Amino acid sequence: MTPGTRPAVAPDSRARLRLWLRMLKSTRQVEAVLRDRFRTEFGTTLPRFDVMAALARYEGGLKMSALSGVLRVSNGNVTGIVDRLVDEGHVVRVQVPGDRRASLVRLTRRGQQEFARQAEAHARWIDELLTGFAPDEAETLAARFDAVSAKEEDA
Amino acid sequence: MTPGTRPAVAPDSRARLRLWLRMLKSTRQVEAVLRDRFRTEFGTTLPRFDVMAALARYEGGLKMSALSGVLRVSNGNVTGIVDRLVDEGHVVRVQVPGDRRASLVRLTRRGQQEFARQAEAHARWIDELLTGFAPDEAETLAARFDAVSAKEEDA
DNA sequence: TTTTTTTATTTCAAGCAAAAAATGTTTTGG
DNA sequence: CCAAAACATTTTTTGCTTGAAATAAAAAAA
Repeated sequence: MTPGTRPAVAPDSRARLRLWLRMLKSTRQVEAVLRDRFRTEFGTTLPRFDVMAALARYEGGLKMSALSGVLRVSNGNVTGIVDRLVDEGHVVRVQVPGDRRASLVRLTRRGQQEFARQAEAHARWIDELLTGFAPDEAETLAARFDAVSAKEEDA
Repeated sequence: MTPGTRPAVAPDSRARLRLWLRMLKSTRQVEAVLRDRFRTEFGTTLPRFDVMAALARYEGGLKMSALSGVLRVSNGNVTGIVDRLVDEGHVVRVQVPGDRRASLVRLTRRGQQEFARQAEAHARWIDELLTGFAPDEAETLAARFDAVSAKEEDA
């Protein structure tokens, strides 16, 4: 693609590659701490928390396909996670009247209460782990990340 | 924990939480693209690439424990990944002379060549996915992320 | 109505991930 | 020397993840 004397990868790319490696490292570190705390403090996992968070935002419940759409994970993946949440009594599958294929997934009362506790802890943990960023810097940075997200929004 | 009229989570934490959600989203999006391209273009995976990248940096090879230390993944985890790389002929396990427990993992010649191709593509992909960040902005940002990493360095 | 297509979901296979237990091996302290 | 501790690695278990195939029901086309 880039022929001749110029190297295949432009020198500029080094900076972006460095940025990528750092943000990947940071993200993984934070995720590791979260995973550990969710496990020890609540006996749950990040994916289960994510599902409950999505359901908390949609009180009427979500269909499985909508759920995997919101979370941007594969269809078949959500099945297993929801199964476990059902076993735990945090979530129920409700048959959709007119459609025997679909079912709505909804938080139970217990699920709502449990999620509230977890969400509060989660916010505290993030605040602690990202103290390196001042609030206004965090705000600015958050906005800049849309530069990445927007690019792949359609994919 | 925080009683009375004040909310349990300080208002400042909202900015950090927002930042976390954005960077997590961005990171996952980029990872998803990388996963897909590694799969279709090279028939490999991100974890395998990570292992090969680590081995490329240490020409003398790495012991399993050193490898999992560098990559910061669990011990038992690396076993399976290296097994597959061995099957593919990209990596070999060399017995350490004085120690029948340990073995050095090293890239084969084929592994080195294959990694070079993959690394070049990887750098190009990152450069493409992060075009939203100007090179100097990327550099500044990368430095700021040490604020997170440094905090957990010891953990 | 019958066929075809689309939609909703689950199942399956392969692989990644952590934690914990198990298996050897080497080193160390009596 | 021998038991205990430390070390290197693998195995096991549980769960997440994707992509692809399989079911099944609903909607559209013929």
